[in-house]
Amino acid sequence: MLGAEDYKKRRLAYLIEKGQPGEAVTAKGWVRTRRDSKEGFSFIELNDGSSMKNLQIFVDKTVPGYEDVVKHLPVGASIAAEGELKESPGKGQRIELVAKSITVYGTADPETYPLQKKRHSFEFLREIAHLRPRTNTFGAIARVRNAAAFAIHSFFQARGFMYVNTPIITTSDCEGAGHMFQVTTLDLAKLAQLKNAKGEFEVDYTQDFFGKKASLTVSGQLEAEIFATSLGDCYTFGPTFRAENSNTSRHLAEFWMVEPEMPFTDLEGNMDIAESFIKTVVTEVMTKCAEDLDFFNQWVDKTVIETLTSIRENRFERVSYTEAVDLLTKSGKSFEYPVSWGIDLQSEHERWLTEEHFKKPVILYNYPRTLKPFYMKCNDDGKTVRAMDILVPRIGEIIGGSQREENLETLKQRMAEWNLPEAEYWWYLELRKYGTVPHAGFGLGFERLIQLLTGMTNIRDCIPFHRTPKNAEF
RNA sequence: UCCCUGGUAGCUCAAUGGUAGAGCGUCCGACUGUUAAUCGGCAGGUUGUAGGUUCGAAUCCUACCCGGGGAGCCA
Repeated sequence: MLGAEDYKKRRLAYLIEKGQPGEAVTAKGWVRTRRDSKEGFSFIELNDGSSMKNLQIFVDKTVPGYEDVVKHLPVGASIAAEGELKESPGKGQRIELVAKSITVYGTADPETYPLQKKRHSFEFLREIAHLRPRTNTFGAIARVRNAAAFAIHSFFQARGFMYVNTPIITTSDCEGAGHMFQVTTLDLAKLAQLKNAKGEFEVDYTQDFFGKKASLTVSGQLEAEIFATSLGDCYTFGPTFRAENSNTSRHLAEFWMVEPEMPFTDLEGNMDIAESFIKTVVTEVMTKCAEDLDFFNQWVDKTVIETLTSIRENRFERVSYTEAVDLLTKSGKSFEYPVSWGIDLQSEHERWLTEEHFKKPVILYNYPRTLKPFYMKCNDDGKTVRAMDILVPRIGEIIGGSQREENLETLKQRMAEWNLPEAEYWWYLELRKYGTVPHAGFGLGFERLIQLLTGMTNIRDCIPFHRTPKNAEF
């Protein structure tokens, strides 16, 4: 049985960082490139995804199969190289593996293998999402995504938050966050026929799997509130589904969302934890994925590291919606959509605030109540709710949250304003009826965080397999 | 969903109504303790799909499909 360290030692990252000259090792991975010498030796760059760096394998003609196999190893072939680590006489790497034998697991026909040892466009790679993790960029994105996910759990676990799994399938019809994907076992072809035959047709959901209309969740918040008001600080981290026909570089139909929910916490406390949350995750990823970030900074976005450093080190600007409207109207800037109190801020307004005016993340709070969902706590002014959005340069809204309305009567009143049926939310209302407490929480779009961390401009490249309108390949 | 823009060789792109080209990659050869190596050569295309206009269409028109940028919706 292998111990934890033994597993790490099998990876090329370990050999490249910690391998010592003289060690006998076997390296396994995929060929990134091969360079031959007429003198009778070849260099193979081997990568197994554990690191940005490749391990250089030195193979000379005495290795069995050199002429027939090694000299024809194509990009993408999977091999094991057994031999001894030596200090590298060449530039660019500390050590290399001098091979005694090469085992080929699988070759990759260069006539048809789509990956070449040159840069490909992200759009092209998106069409071969089953192979793109083998590239530098997508390997790095995967490592950053992994490190960020781990950092998120660490952040909350270190603070005593409980990880809660909220349901993926929900029957509360109107969570208020956009169109939902319907889940059904009813035979749609039959339903369509019935409708044709009778003209008018109403679906009888009592015949459906759950006995009522069901959908994929658009948010775990309402359920997270149940746990927050019984077990204390908690968070969800799971998939979320929105059936909006959004075709942008910032939207996915299936994405991952982090939603902490905290009892005995007000809007201030919510902003405090959200800010330290982002800073901690950014710091953690900068530490653990330094090499990957250097790569992004060089090839993807020359300002990524600067941006992340600035996020880590500066206090987020906290501005009320009213103040923001004031700043925008006094900016002298002519916006396509004019600004006035009560309007929803447009992308151009958000960008002006984060990219031009403050040049750092901005927390906007106390929005007009007409703009925000029913569950957000009303301020005493009667006009605003205790909402807060965190906007970051380039991406826009990365976090949306609020203090929740804990007063039963006010909440009912708000639901009436939105024409929401109380019966559908009976359990949500009972949280206010029995032992209600002030509480707050927020939602973070995980892929938008990955965009921020990597500098990747399209969110479709920040999730292994993207689901967007007209696309559910792989 | 709306606006703009694009779809030509394996990849990235040229060719604005008149014989479809280049670079990179592949393959072959030369050269080198090499570094996305370098140099030479060969091969490689029913121009997204379906119609239309024209003597002639990659090029103009229509519809559709798909990509990119922006907007809305939001995370």
